[in-house]
Amino acid sequence: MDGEDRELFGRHHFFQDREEIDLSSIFSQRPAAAAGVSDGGLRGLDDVPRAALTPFMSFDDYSMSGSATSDGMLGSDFDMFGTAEAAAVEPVADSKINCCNGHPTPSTGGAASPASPNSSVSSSSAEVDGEEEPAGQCKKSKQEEEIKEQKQEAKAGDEADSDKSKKLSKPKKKGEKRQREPCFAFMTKSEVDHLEDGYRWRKYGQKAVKNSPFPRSYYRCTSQKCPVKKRVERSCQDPAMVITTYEGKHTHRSPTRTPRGSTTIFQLPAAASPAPSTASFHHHLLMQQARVLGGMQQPDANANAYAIHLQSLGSPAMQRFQLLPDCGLLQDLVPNSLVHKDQP
DNA sequence: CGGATTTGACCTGCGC
DNA sequence: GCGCAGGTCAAATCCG
Repeated sequence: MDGEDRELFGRHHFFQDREEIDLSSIFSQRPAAAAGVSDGGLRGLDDVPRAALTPFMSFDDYSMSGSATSDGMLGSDFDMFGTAEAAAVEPVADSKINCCNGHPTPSTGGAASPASPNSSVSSSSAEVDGEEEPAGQCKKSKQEEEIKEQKQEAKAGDEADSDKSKKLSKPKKKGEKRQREPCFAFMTKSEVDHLEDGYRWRKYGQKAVKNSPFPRSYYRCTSQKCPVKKRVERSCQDPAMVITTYEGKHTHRSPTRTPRGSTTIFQLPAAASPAPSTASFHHHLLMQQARVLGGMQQPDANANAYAIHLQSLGSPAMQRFQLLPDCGLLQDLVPNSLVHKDQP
């Protein structure tokens, strides 16, 4: 792999001077590089193994699993800007995140290249439709979400209760497993824990994580009635890596502006229908990706061409991937060759 | 002053 | 049943 490859695969220096990083682009980099963009040209994107594109599939799965608002979710949650040096994003199976003992293992694919965590890019969605979800955490999340809904219902239906009883009551029926919303986790190389993604988040908790020196932070979307939450923690194996787990779907279409004037990084076109298509989202997302690949200021020819090509991938072709079973594991999504691309 | 963050307490689920 | 760990709540505090 040559130097350019490294850059495109998100070497630290590749992003460090950028103020804004598009997470969507980062997600896309692995397949992009696999497609040969990284070595200076659009080397046969069509030859990209389908598996290499499955990170997109993950997005699709995620978005398609949601309601009409899913585009909004993706459009921003996976559009990451920031102060962050999002040099690398490793979406990982949520259930595999557990630091130190569950750091994305080679078997989970995303971290199939542990030798180069800083530059590897991987992604996976974990459990989208509730079928055969990979493991505990997502299922757990769903269950908790269900509980929460039940709590809210109970609260709405019994306002006479004291606040204490509201909080402490057990709405869950015995033996009834609470469920969580679909969740999506990824790893990002970043100096800041909380990556700007266009939505407004309120931190509602922080917990020390067992076997990890780094705490885990809990954020909720500040939009009213929006159930989306995210957890942010650092990998104890590689403190430079931030593990972000999104849970739930935004119930509002447009990302809100961040309180301190940061830019809305992804905004669906005003003309978008109430339920903009996933393909539309992909188009936007991929264009942003291409922008990053080609340089934010001056997209070069490669990036432009790449964008065009990605567009082609991003609509009907991409839709096909949604139909693929969500294995949720990176090794199934990204060939090892990709994982190792950025290694010297 | 309003919104965001911090932080300790509390709850839940799970394994033993 | 108990203890542990993860997740959530909400009062206190901070900050623009």
